Amino acid sequence: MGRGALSPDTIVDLALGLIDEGGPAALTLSAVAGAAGVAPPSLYKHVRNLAELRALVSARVLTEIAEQVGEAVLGRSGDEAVRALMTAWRAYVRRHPNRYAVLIHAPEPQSAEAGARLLTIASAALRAYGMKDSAAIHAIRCLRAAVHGFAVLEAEGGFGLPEDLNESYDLLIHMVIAGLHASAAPGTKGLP
Amino acid sequence: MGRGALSPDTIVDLALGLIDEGGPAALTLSAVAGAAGVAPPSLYKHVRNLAELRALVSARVLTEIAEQVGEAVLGRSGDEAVRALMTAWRAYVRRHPNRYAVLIHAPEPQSAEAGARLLTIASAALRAYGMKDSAAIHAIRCLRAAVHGFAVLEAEGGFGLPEDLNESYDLLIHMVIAGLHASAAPGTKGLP
DNA sequence: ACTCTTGGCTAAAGCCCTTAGCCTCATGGC
DNA sequence: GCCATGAGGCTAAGGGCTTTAGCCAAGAGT
Repeated sequence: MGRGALSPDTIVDLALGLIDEGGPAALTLSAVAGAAGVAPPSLYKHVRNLAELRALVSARVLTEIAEQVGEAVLGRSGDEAVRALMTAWRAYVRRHPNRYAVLIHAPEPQSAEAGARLLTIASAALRAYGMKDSAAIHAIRCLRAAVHGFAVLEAEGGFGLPEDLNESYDLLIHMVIAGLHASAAPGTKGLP
Repeated sequence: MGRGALSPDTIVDLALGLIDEGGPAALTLSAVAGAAGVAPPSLYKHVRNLAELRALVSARVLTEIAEQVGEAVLGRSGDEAVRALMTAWRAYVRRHPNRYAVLIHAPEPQSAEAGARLLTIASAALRAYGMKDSAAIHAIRCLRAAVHGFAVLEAEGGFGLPEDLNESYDLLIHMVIAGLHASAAPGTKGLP
């Protein structure tokens, strides 16, 4: 890699590669430096420290999720939107299980934008249920909790039994949708 | 601490103390040794290595959760049991937020027993919905995903907005219960 | 052509885990 | 009562990681 070819962005690229094969523990500055063909201290010219690199990686992952989920939800509404959102989210996690384990949830500036974007997407998906303001926020939190919980458990191999996970997730999607209907503003349906 | 006062159990106790104040990153063999008044290598007489200590801690936390959840569910059934289960689970996580972050989900022998116990408890709680075999397993997975997702996000401070978290969790409980009814065997109610 | 910033380097300190090998006490059999 | 034995401590040491300090070269701009 020629001089000056290194940037925070390319460093995050390399970091994601290491995480994909080797899990979260494989993300070390030494390893990233090795992959970049550079001595470890050189990385400090581009990144403050390991914690910041983790935050940057986290932000990148969240951004990718937001992209894919946003694309999936585009043009749908109501139940269909919820299904698309949940399906796309899980699809990302299945494609990159290790990445999901490095996500940091504590509010950091780096990920704020991606988080806000996801919030917007989810809000749009739930609009058809006619919830307003805080009702929508509570509903989005529940949606997020369900998706996140399933994703974490699946990514970390927490489901031991042989039962088909797709069926379980289908059920979860149905449960969420049923729950949204049950708590939606009266007189609204999932598909207006 | 007198000679021979150290055992895997007391080491896990000390480890939990460190985690409670200081987060998951505070769990190091050096720190545990310091808390035990012992040189770090001495710990290896009781514990194979850091990975095993983590597994032991994880098993202990899971066992405590199983105890508290089991106690809460005792004597209830149907919707009430589900509500009690979810409430007790979250209560534990709120009491010890840092502990929840050290949980390992990959199947390890240490935690298998506690996991099986929790599965039994959940199965009993869902019995009133009249699901059998794999239907029950899928339902339990959804319940677990919802609880776990909310717990993780709350413990890690993932919910940024000021809206009341108790309300959100109430909604989640209602959503789960609604979903269980929607997917329950026909002709059954939450409270038989 | 000269300068100055940028981005690399080596050296080194400090923390952590882990292994190896020793020593000391308490216990149990004789 | 005595000694062997093993459990449970210890120090020493190695290797990996992060991070700081300080140096040096390459290249862009004037």
